[in-house]
Amino acid sequence: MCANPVEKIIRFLPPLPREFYNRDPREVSTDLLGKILVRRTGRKLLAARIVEVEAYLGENDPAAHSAVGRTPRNAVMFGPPGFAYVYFIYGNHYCLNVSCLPEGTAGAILLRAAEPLLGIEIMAKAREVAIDTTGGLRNLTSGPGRLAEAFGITRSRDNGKDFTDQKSGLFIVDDGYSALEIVTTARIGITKAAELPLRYLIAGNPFVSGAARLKSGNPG
DNA sequence: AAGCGGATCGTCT
DNA sequence: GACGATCCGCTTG
Repeated sequence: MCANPVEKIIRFLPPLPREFYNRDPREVSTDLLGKILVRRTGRKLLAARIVEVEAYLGENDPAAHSAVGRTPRNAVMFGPPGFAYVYFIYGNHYCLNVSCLPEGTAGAILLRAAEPLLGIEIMAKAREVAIDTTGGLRNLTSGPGRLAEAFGITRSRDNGKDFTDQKSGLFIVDDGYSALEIVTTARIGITKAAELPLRYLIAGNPFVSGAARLKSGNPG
């Protein structure tokens, strides 16, 4: 085992610290691109490089779940920075966020897409549906619902987990990779404040969700 | 290759 | 009782 050199590196990297998340969601968003989301359950290790996120600014952001004020559902976003906010959407999917800003101030980053690095077999098994029908690996984690499913994220298991605590088994690490070019666009799937450029992605990365089509010359 | 609509249920009014 | 920070499959070009 451990034939994968990437695994040796990732296994010993520490979680990003609390201060990393204790900032404006827009700053955290740009810095999260290129970082690695890690999920540890027992001996199993999942890892994927984050290539697309969205910032949700808090009570003054009409598109954010926190816009309605604190409720049992969104309470994590009003707590301290660096905790998992997981919600269930459209009767089908979970989505994974990280809380930002100090306790009492809402804010979060939605993790929308990533490039699988470790545990690809496990991710494929968790996704199960239609792995080979369209995009191969791209099908695993390109989109917030897919990413959550590939990582086995559910609200009951993961909502409120501490991203800075290694024992939570869910955290983000920095392997020194830096995103070459960051593009901002409007956020996806919202109706309010839909014009704000709060979606961040790595330019040209094939694992970005949605209209990240490859240019003409797209091979077979 | 791109656009449309159904599925499905927790959360808040 | 309505709607949503989505995904998938089917249809059309």
